[in-house]
Parts: sequence; C-alpha cells; structure tokens
Amino acid sequence: MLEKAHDRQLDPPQPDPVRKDRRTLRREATKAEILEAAWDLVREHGLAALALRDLAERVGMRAPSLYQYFPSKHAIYDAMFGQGTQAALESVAAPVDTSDPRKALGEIARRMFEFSTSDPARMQLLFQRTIPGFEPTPEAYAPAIEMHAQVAGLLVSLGISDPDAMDLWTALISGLVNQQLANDPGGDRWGRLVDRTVDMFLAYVGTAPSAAKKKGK
Amino acid sequence: MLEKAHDRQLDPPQPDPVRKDRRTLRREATKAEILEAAWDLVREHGLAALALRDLAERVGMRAPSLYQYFPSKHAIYDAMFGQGTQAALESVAAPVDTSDPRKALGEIARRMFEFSTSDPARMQLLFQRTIPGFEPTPEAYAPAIEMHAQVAGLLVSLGISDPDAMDLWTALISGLVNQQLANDPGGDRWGRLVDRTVDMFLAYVGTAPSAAKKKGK
DNA sequence: GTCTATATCCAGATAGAC
DNA sequence: GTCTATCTGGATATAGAC
Repeated sequence: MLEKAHDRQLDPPQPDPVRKDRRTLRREATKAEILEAAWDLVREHGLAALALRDLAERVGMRAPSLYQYFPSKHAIYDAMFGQGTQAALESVAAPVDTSDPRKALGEIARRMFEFSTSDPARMQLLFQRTIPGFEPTPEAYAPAIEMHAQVAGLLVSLGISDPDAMDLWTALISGLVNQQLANDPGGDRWGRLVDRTVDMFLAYVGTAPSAAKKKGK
Repeated sequence: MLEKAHDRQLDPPQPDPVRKDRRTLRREATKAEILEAAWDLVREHGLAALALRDLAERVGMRAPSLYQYFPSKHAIYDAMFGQGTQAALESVAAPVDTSDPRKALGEIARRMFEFSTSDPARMQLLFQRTIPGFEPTPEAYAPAIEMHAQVAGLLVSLGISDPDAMDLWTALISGLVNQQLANDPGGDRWGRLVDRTVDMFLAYVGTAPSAAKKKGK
C-alpha cells in the first residue's frame, strides 16, 4: 500500500458525522435523485425491466456516469431495498390513535396492506425474491427486522407471545396482499377482508390458551 | 392462399382425434421432452433465467430448432403454465379418503400447500406474474378455473357459500405458501401451521351466520 | 427437420479522453 | 465528474443450406 498515512493523521477528524461538506451533500442529493427515478421506472415497467440506460436518461446522464454513484446495478437495488424497508418500518411505527391493542392491531394490518398493495414493484422487491442473484445487505434489511419486532411487541401486549402466532399473522397479511395484487390489482376485493381477517386471527389466538395448541384429528 | 383445397377434401377425415400418426406422436414426444428440460432448468436457475440456448442444449438441439416446436419463448412458458394448472387441478381433484367435509378441506389445504411449496419455480409461474409481457392463454388457464370451482363446491358442502369466504380461503393458503418460500425455503415453519389455519378458518366462517358479516368497530 | 450463420437488439460494465 | 467509445456477453428470432 502506498497510502500516505501521515496525510490522514494531519487531516482534522470529522467533528460531526452529520455535518457534511457541500460536495458530499451534492453527491447524496444526486444519489437520491437517481433512486427516485429508479422507483418511477420500476413502477412503470416492472422491477425486472429496470435498465441503467433508461435510468441515466431520466436523470440527464449517460449510463456510465451512474457508476460514480453506485458500483453496480445490484447496489441500486440494494439502496432501493433499504428505502423500502425503512418506509415499511415508518408505516408500522407511526403513532396509533387508540389505546385498544385490538384496534391498534387492525390499524397496523390496514397500514401494511395499504403499504404493500399501493406499490406492487416495491412489494415485489421487498417480499418476493425475483431478481436473479440479488441479496439485500444486512444494512438494507435491518429496518425489516425492527418492524418485525415492533409487531411482535404489539402481539405481546395482547397476551400473544407464541412465535407461531406471529408467523400466522405475517402469513395472513401476506396472503391478502398477494391475492389482491395477483387477482384484482387496483381493486378492493381482498382489501375489504382485512378487518375480518384480524377478527378471525384474534378470535383464534386470543381465546385459545395457546396458538400452539395441537388440534386432535 | 394457394392451398389446394381439393387435397384436403380427398384426404380421409380423422376417424378419431386421439389416433395420431407416427409423425405427430414423435413431434409431441419431442415437445414433451423440451418442456421437461425446461422445468429442470427453471428449477435449477430460476424462472426468469430460462434461456433458449441452454434449453436446446439440454435436448441435444441448437436454439433455432426449438422454433419447430414452439413459436416463441412465451409459448413455452404458456405450455408450462398449462401443465402447471393441470397438475394443480389433479392434485385437488384426487379422491379424498374421508367423508367428513372438514377433514376433506384440511386435506385439500395440505395438498395445495405441498403442491406449491414443492416447486417454487412452478409456483412463481402460476401464482405470481414476474415474467414481463407473459399472459397465459385461456386454454392454459382453464384448469385453474376448474380447480377453483371444485374448492368452492367443497366449501358449499360445508354450508359456506359466501364468495368472500372463498377469497379468504385462497388468501390463507397463498399466505402460508408465500411465507414458507420467502422466509424458510425447504423448511416447515409455515407448513406446520396449515392444519391450525384450517381450524381457524372453519371456526370463523363456520360458526358465524355469514362470513360477510360486518363487524362493528 | 435440423443445422450453420447471422440479424438485430439489448444488457452491464470498463477505459480513457476531456 | 461526465463524456464517448468500446468490451463482453447475452438474448430472441430469422434465412437459407443440407
């Protein structure tokens, strides 16, 4: 390595990680602009149809210039993945206007359904794995883990601590979303069922001593 | 058109649509062989990664020769789609070893779950729409409609005729399958929940006067 | 009926001028 | 920092020889 270590030591340390110079700010603004254009494109033409040429054109560049901001196409997908999980977390974590945990759970269900169905391309990126070779980085995935924990906490406040119940819950929401997008995109055929599905879930895991009970055949 | 119509009239009519000459049989055998190789490839590399070069190589051809059997890549997907819906229908329609409709419904649920999770590529082809521009033909889709009708009939035999209940049912199975494949491929984390999910469903739509009841908030 | 050869088009990514 | 030009490799599909 020919790196001049003494130069680094002479440089003043970053006084505040939030404080950034104009060049960094400009760069991050451009990155955000690129990602915004990428979202537009995948919403228009589908997630898999994202092409760097088109993306560059949208932001007034040529394709090679994108590599100054993202090292690869997968890196762009990863940044989008991170934005998606962050948005999902914020959607779930926003204050709920009720003190009734049951109503709160219904509100969370509606939010997740709305979040997922309102942007099929985002839903496909986050919850299905259809891009060959793409795996999100742990950093991009982290908000999804936090969101999962928050919902689990809400279930606990309802007296439901069984991990199976949490798995059942995610399956219910996922199923409604999938059917809505696959069979009635833009409609409300499964959206109308969200509240009743929550009732069904609570009736089953709430009244039973444990959701993990084994039913005799 | 320069077609010689009198030749057709002189030809003896097909005495039996099932009876085929050797040439037709050979051709259909080759088509079946191509589709079998296509299934192998999508299971190995993913649905979207199917390449005609690879497919031709698997059956000992060059890529252009495939066009003697299928007019396009989408036609191959369509034939696979038809095979998939046919297999799904057969899975559901096979005799059930019980006279108890409730147990029969559980058996159907397990079959559908097993059918879907045992072949993720097939599940992706049939129940998600990730191939840009591909729409199945009505012929390929027909068995799926028949399967839907059979399940609806089973629900009716349980006294459940509400269309909403059928939609809820499909969402439940779809959700369990999706979570299993997305978060625990090859495992049993959601498969274990199938029977309990059926119980939950029956407890909700079976005991209630109507699944379409509107719950007060 | 299968082949070689090719047309046409597209992709992601890199090198190096300016 | 952005560009032009290019590399490398892929795709689907077609033309025409054999």
